[in-house]
Amino acid sequence: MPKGTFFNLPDEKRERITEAAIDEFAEYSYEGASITRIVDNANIAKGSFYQYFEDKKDLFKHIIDIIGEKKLMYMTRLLKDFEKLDFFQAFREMYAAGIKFAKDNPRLSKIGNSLIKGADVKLMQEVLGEAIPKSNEFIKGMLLRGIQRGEIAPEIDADIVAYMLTELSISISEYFIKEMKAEDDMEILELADKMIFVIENGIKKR
Amino acid sequence: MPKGTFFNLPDEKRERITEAAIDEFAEYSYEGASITRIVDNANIAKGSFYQYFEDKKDLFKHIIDIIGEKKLMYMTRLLKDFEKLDFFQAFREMYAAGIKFAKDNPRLSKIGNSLIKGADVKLMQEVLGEAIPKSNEFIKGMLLRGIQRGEIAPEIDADIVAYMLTELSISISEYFIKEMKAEDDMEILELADKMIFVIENGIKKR
DNA sequence: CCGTCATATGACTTAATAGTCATATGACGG
DNA sequence: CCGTCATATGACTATTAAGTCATATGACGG
Repeated sequence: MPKGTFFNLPDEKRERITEAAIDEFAEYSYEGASITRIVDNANIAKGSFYQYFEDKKDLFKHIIDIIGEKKLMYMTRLLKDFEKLDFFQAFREMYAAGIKFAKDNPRLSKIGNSLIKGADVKLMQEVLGEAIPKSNEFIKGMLLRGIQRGEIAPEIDADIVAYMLTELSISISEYFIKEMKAEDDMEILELADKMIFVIENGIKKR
Repeated sequence: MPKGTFFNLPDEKRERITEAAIDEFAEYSYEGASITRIVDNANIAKGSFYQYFEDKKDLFKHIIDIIGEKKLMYMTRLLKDFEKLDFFQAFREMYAAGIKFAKDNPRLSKIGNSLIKGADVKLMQEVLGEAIPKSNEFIKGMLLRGIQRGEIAPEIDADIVAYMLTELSISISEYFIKEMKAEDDMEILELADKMIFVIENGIKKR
């Protein structure tokens, strides 16, 4: 967690620092990010940085927290009437929300993805804590509920499929960031639908 | 490409260097890898390294070449009677070969995956060249052939599905490296079959 | 036995990094 | 107007990195 001084800062300055950090981590990932470049771009002194943060990891965790909060905002609306939807509707909504997040926040999305996909498993666990296992469990729960409701073929392996769905949700936002030039939502939602079409046929009960 | 001197080296020394480099890149990825550690572990002088290689990237490309050659060996046997197999058989064989490669060569697999998943797209293109697009085209070709043969539902989007299959093949070898303790082939092939089950239902013609 | 030439060496240079610290500033209460 | 205290600063340290280079070695042909 950042030190108290960081939160005492005038909003403008705090945001300048946050922006510079997001730029840096999005471009260079955690390892490659340079504190010196961040303070230069934020126009603060090196020493000031260490008045606000313990160290590089402290800053990074803070940025990851911001990402988590923002992503949650995209999901909460959806979580309210989650019970009403069948699995495939809910799943489509989840993907759509994830895609919208990636579209609106490409830098944040990039930081998150490169953390998850990165080689440094230790860093990931330290920074994300239980978020990944939890989200996997959540999807698995969705699948099991779908099976109980008779929407999903009971012979699937819920663990494997949950893993596949997580991986594909990451790759879809990556695909978006890499390929799409952010012109319109339509194209990317079509893309998601095409993926979901395959998944749906793959796991639905007949 | 390494300099001539590298290939003039006695086999034992050349292998010592190669091994040290593989260890290093597997543990730290390209960015984090240290030439100093490599030369220390290989027991050669820093200066000698630069008699053999232009620079760090030159070494890395060489290691990637080795990976490519080795992976090709796992695939060639299979490529011979590729025409005889239907799509799902061929696909299963491909996954199985990929898994076997990852099992036999976890360090090489790790290097390859972290390159592909890494943030540095420029590096990837420079080092892998056309390998990724080509492999994507190859899978797409398989899919289109499957459609012509009436094995695969014609309404799928071959581009998207090819992309999904590539992503999943990477995540399966990652899953293997992370989760499995390399005890037996069986478990991981079962895992692959469970994935393929979903994909097969997802895209086969009814 | 000598001279040559490919190879081997590690101290060195340059540049970048994260993090520190003595000092300066400036706002605000008394 | 002064003293205090949180904050601001950038030169500095210490470490590590990639890459260089003058010099040493040693094998081999004449």
